[in-house]
Amino acid sequence: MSKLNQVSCNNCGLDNICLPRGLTEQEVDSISQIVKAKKTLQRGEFIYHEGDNFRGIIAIKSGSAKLVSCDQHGNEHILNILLPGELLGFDGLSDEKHSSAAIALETTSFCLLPADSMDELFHHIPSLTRELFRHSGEKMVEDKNQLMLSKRPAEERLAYFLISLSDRLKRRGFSASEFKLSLSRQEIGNHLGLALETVSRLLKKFQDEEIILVQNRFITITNIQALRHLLDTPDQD
Amino acid sequence: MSKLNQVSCNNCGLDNICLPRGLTEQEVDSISQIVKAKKTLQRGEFIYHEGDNFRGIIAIKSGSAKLVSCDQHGNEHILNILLPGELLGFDGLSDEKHSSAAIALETTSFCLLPADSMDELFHHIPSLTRELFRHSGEKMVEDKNQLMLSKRPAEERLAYFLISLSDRLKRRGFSASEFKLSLSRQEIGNHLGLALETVSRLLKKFQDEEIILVQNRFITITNIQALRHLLDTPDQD
DNA sequence: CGTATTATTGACTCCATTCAAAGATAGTGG
DNA sequence: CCACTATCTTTGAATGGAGTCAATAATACG
Repeated sequence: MSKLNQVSCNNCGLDNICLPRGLTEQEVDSISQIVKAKKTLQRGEFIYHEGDNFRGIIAIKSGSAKLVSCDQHGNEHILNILLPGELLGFDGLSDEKHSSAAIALETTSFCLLPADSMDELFHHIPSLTRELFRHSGEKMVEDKNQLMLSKRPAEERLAYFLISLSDRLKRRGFSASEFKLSLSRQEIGNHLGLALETVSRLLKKFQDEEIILVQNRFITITNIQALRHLLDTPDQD
Repeated sequence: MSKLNQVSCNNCGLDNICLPRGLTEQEVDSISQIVKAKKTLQRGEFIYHEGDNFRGIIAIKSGSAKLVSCDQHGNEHILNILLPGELLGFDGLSDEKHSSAAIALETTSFCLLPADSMDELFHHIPSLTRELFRHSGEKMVEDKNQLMLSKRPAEERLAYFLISLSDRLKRRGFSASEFKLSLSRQEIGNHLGLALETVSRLLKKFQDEEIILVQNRFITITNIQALRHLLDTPDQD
């Protein structure tokens, strides 16, 4: 292992964002020594494939990725989008095999907390265990929201998608109001369970309502309140 | 703590089904000493409420339960159904608060692995940690399937629902072909994102096609192959 | 036995998909 | 630098699957 590959969770810009939150400096050091150096991939390259052996928990350092899984009909589903500072790989925890693929959406670098060191880490840093469970639980809450969303009309799904991206980017220090989608309309539609035409029409609609500004894949949110309002208006029964 | 409340994971009929899978006898003993006695609830009673403090991981010993969460519009969503031997409570792992409620669907008894003993258990039984992560991962795989399913037509959703129940009941030693739904058409519809009328019509349709037999809430699967076939037929593109 | 809840069934409506065609954008090589 | 192609996006019109509304039927319950 060359020093070039060495990465430290201490001096990483994502400090306090991915794993180390709430751990002592000493504990973060132990993790730093175990976390594998970051790798960089280009758009379309696989972080792991469906069926791959679980190699550990992965943290996105820069770029973004999508989690993709095939159903029994052979259709691909984009389950999730991962942004900088976010963790993935939990889909391999249950049976040591990944049940979905992770694919870079743009030039993307990431770190790895190797699976074979996890048992030992759990032993030495009990609080890390809780921390990982916490992340695991957060993923489940996200899945829960996604699931509830899937029963809602198209407009809300897209609104939620944009707000979610905005919130998560903000948390990582990026602009909450301006960002580039690294997904095509096709991919957004796939993720939200909508036809690509519907995505296109709705983006247009939001723009006409002066909620957002669309320039190709660049989105500017001009009225986040209006966008949020779409999500908490009671249904008329 | 009276002896009446004492429960042992060793002599429990669910042995090797809920937590203990893959642990040594000694380790199971340690868990037995910590797992809190089972409680029994009647239909409609809450195992925990949305927003409750996380008290630990719960195992259903008998009966069944539903996980329910409210969205921002105030609509309830049935996220999941829990059968005997299955674990719940993972939705409280992330921030110590449950993000959904667990409600008994019939007379139901359950055990509790208390949260405050978890850190110590993790320390003493590292393999338990992996075991819990494994369960956690399984829940995520289920959520993933549910999410992919939500993009599929009504017929498939109901077919999957019936097959899932059948498979899970079989795994716990119950009949895979005959069972009683402890859910109303309304609840099934809510869970699957369908109108209750659609559920009713589809159950009728499956019965007309001689795939199942419906007598009120009792279901008999007469042609499980035909049911499974609905899930793995490629879409005609 | 009567009442309340739950389930079935039919008719109509609507949201989102599908089909289709034109327009925009990005990438490539001459 | 521009033409050329492939890919992606927009927009319109028609279709359809599932929802809603409404009325009746069956079941559970006190």
